[in-house]
Amino acid sequence: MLGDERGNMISSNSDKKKIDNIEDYFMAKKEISQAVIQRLPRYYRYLEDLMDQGIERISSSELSKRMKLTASQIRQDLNNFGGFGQQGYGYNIKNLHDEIAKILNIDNEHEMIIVGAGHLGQALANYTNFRKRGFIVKAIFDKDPSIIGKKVGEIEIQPMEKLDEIIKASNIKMAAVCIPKNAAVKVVEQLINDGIVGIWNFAHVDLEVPENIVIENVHLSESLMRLSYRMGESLNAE
Amino acid sequence: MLGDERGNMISSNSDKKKIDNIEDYFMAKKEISQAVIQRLPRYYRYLEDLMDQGIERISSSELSKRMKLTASQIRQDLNNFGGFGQQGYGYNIKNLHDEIAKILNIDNEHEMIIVGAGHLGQALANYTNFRKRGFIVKAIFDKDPSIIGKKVGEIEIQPMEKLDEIIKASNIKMAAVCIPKNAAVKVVEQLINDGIVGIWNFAHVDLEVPENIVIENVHLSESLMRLSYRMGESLNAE
DNA sequence: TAACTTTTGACATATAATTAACAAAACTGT
DNA sequence: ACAGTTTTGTTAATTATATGTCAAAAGTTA
Repeated sequence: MLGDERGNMISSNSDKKKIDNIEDYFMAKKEISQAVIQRLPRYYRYLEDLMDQGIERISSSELSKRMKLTASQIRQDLNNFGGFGQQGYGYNIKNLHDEIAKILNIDNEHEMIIVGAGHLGQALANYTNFRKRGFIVKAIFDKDPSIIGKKVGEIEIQPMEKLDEIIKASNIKMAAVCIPKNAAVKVVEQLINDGIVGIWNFAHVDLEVPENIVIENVHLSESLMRLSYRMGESLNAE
Repeated sequence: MLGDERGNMISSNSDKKKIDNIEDYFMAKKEISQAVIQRLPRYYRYLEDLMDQGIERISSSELSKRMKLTASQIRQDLNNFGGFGQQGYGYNIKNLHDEIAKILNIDNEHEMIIVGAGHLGQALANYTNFRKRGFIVKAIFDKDPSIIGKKVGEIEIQPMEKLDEIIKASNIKMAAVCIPKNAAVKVVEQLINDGIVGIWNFAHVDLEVPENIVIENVHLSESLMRLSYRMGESLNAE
């Protein structure tokens, strides 16, 4: 029968692919394509929704209908990281959810800072969903003296002068950058010197960083232009 | 000699590819790949920067170095839409910039509304860069009575009850949705009924819409998870 | 103006991503 | 326990995307 043992059964049913710890993924050096990484968080979101609905298991084919993907793609994507499913049964949702959390590195907490306490910086600081995923905003910085000391949620806006000190005194590895592009270039250099490894960049610029630094860009105005393009396309297609 | 005539020369030097108006792109039915659409706004941004620097012309090879793409890819991407370059010369930056603006459908103004006046909605309403691209926020809505009537920049927060009325009385075709996912599903239905064609969706849900409706998703928490994934990958790769 | 250089646009090739197919494993119902 | 069903993980085929190549066009220089 199926039950609590499910997780164990899955992890032991495929010797070649057995994964004892997360580092094995990377040891194997099997390059994961950008397209797969792009989809991973979406799987996570769907699995979370399924859990909330109290559903216990799902087949790749059923999931493919909901996500508007092919079942084949789902199976291939997941098999990049291990054999999480079981023939004749499908995937245990809770188990797969937890596995993807490990893969995404969100099975533990991440402290982060926000540089720029404009509207966007404040919006991020207040985003309760992030906390739910384990991302904890430890500090928010701005250069504008008129807002320094004000509170955003539970944290106080700090002057830029305190940036180095606060990062170095902590174990913070992640920073969201919400300042204009010219300022961003210099601040990012500073962040990297202070030990920041991952940068969530909202500035309209492609940052040049060393190889070991990770940048995730959110170019909102580019997103808006894509919407505009598709609207034009759609209107002209009639 | 090169000069003001450049634009004319370019548009007349390739009969087969000559494009008299924007609808020809779509008439031709030549399917543009998602990958190209993804890159288009980035080209636009780089061209804008080049213009600001006072540079007049650029070759695909020089642009490829700056953008970290191959020259071949740039030429192929652009040739989806027309022959904007000239042998031995390259691309005229101002001309190409304007052409891409037409392609992206940002050569004219777009009125838009924002649904949800939380931190994110307000951040978008205050984003001066959008106005620069021709996107004009005409109204912002919220259901919270305590903030209705307050001003965000120059516009007043309206109650949700006014949504239908305001959209229908205008020519607004675009809406940014910045409300929780459950509310979003219903509101989007309403927006579509009111005549909205393009939806910039910030809610953590994949919206089901008719074929002629365009959705551009900005799933911030997915973006953050991708950052987290890559940081884990980077740390484990040493 | 003629020789030489640059650079595009088009096409051909190579690489990557997606989809299809199917044997083997595990489940289900009797 | 057995027959039939489901569904995975894997490999093969297909499709899509990116890169390399080159003739022809236009620029540049002497």
